[in-house]
Parts: sequence; structure tokens; C-alpha cells
Amino acid sequence: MTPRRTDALSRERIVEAAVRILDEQGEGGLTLRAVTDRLATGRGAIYHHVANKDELLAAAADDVVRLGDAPIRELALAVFDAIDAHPWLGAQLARDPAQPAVLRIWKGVGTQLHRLGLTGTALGDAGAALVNYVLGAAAARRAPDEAARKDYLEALAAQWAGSDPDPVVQEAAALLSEHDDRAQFLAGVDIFLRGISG
Amino acid sequence: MTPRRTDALSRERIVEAAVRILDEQGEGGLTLRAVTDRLATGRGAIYHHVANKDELLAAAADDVVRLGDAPIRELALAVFDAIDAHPWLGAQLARDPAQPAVLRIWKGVGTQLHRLGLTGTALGDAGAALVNYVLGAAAARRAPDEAARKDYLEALAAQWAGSDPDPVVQEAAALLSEHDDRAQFLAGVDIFLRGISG
DNA sequence: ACCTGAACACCGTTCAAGT
DNA sequence: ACCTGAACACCGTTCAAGT
Repeated sequence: MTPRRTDALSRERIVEAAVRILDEQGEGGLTLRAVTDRLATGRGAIYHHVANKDELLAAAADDVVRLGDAPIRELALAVFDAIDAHPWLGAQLARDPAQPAVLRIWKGVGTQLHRLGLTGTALGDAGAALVNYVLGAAAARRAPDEAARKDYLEALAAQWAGSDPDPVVQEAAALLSEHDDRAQFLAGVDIFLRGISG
Repeated sequence: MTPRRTDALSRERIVEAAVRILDEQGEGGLTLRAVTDRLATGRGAIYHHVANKDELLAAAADDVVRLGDAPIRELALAVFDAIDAHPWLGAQLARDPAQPAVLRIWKGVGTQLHRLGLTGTALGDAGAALVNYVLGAAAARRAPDEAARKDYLEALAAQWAGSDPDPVVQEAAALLSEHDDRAQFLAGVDIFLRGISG
């Protein structure tokens, strides 16, 4: 008569629970205890389906990065939007360059750049540049919601402007608090594409 | 007659000890206990000089990122070389976009791009693109030494090549294990600069 | 084979007590 | 004011014991 799970545990269900916890409570909220509580199971059960917490995080990221066959600009935007929807994702993608989600991004970028006619070293250099840019931009986006992010940027700009009378710093600080993240991200992609074709 | 420190504790000495521990043992080696052991002091003493571990990490990164007034290519290379000398630095720079070391990189990039004639939104877009690229490339470099990194990339390329018969993937995998990191990093910077001026 | 939950070996941080 | 070190409230991971 004790309340018990009816469905068996599985890697899928564990990853699903992890994603939900990450979305609701952020990186700090994902503990093995939170996962086992949500799944109403014992601590050690997780380790029958996932090697450790790092693998669980990588699996959660992989679950959430979905890339179609779209051209390069849309592909970059898809990564951007995934991070927008899951604020913990940026930090996770930056954490391990060998995780499945990152390899998938590499593959997508490589495929699209190849279609643009790049091969050999030029393809490798351009691919690395674009992937590093996308992941760098990803890691920089980590405020939980747009309002908090705006507050943060404004506070940062104020602090920054106050710390240095240099007019260049002043101008940069102003831009920091006013820019549109998504537009600026795309502007960066376009700089890249110009640099590649030019 | 107990052996005691003769010199007083200070933020400087604490940060110095943290940098040395990070260099010797990597991110995982930096615990408050390791720091207090090395300084032969009590656990709580640290908190009189540093707010918490995050601030200590940010201070260590700031201590190690030294940028001169060199033009943009050299400035980017200086960041690259700092990460080469301190493998933990890449992950740390990616961790918090508001930390002093990152703000200093922003300022340097902004200044140099301004000298190239950029202003307003163009300056902001180009600056963000370049900083994100540099930090993304930084985060991706995290193997302790060159030999281990080479091993890692070769293993990754093999795994990758084995996972997908697509010729694009095969080509990318080959490039992955053969390229020169430093040269590829500079190639990325040059793609950027072409994209900006083009 | 899969699951349980107590136990282990760690953490960062706090705080009463000392100097 | 600065420092000490025990105590606190957590972690991820393991493992004997159950089904």
C-alpha cells in the first residue's frame, strides 16, 4: 500500500527530469537528491542508467539542442534560441567541448560551410571560428530572464562607466546597456560570413 | 615554539597562493582547505580578505590576464597565451562575463577597434563578436598539456569519424586532429578582421 | 537486473572563542 | 582587527542488502 512508481526507471526518464529541474531551478538546483526525489527513487538507482552527474548534464544538453538542416545563419540562431529557452545551456555547452551536443553543433556548422564551398584548412579554420563564436556568445548569456539580464547589464554599464573616464569606455558602456542581444548575435554571425567569403 | 607565519595574511598573498594551486593542480585542486594549508592559517581567515570562493577565482584570473596596449591581433594572442600558460583560465573566463578580467578584455578590444575607426553600433557589434570568439576559443582549450590535448583530439576525431560515414564529417575529423591551435586561433581573428573591414 | 537508503569522503561557509 | 578551528549544512558517489 505504499505509494510506488508504476513505470520503470530509464535513462530517458532521468534525463527528462534533469531538464525539468534545470529549467525550473537553474544549474544550482540540479542535485542527485533533487532528481531522485522527483523520480521517487533511491540515490543509487541513477547510477544504473547514467555514469555520473557530468554525463547527466551532457545528456540534458544533448536533449535540448535540436538542429535541423537549415543554412548557416538559421543554424546559429537555433543554438541561440535553445539557450534563450534554457538559460543553463550556455554554461553547459562551454563546460566540455567533447560532449555530444557540441559535436552535433560542429557537424552542422561543418556541413553548412561545406555547402558554401569551403574545404580543407579553410573549412577547419572557418568552422572553428564560427563554433567558438557561437559557444562564446552562448556562455555569456546566463541571466535567468530578460528583465534580470537587462538589470544586470545596466548595473554593469554603470559600474563600468564609473570606473573609467575614458570616452571609449563610456561609449562601450552605453552600448552595453542598450543593445539587442539577438540582433547583436546575428551581426556577429554576419561579420564572420563576410570574413569567410571576403 | 610552534612554527608560525611571520608575514601577515593579505588578499595579495591569498590570490598568489590560489594561482599557484590552480597552476599545479588545476581547477579541482583549488579548495579552501588547500589554500589555508599552503598559507598555514585557519579556514575562516580567508573570509577576512575575500568574500567567497567565486571572488577568489575571479581575482586569480584577473591576476593572470595582463594586456598591454598592443594592436588587436596581438591583444587577442595575449589572451590566448595567458590561457596556454594557465589551463584553468579558459573555463574561469567563460564562467562569469562580469568578472574584472573579462571587463579588461572588453576594454582592450573596444579601445583597439575604436582606433581602427569603428564607432557606435558597429563598434559594439564588432567588439561583442570578437570578445565572444576569444572567450569561446578560450573555453575550448582545457587540456592540461599539449600532449594530453593532442591525445584527446585524436581520440575525439577517431570516435567522431567512427560515428558517421558522411565524408564531410570524415574530413572535419581529420582536420580536428591535425590542426595547429595557435594558428587556427589567429586564422579566426583574421576572419573577423576581414569581416569588419569588408 | 534493478533498486534502496545508509554511509563515506568530501565540499564552502559560519561563528564563538581566542590574541 | 585579525585569526583559529570546530561545527554546520550541504554535496556526489558507493555498496551491502533487499526484490
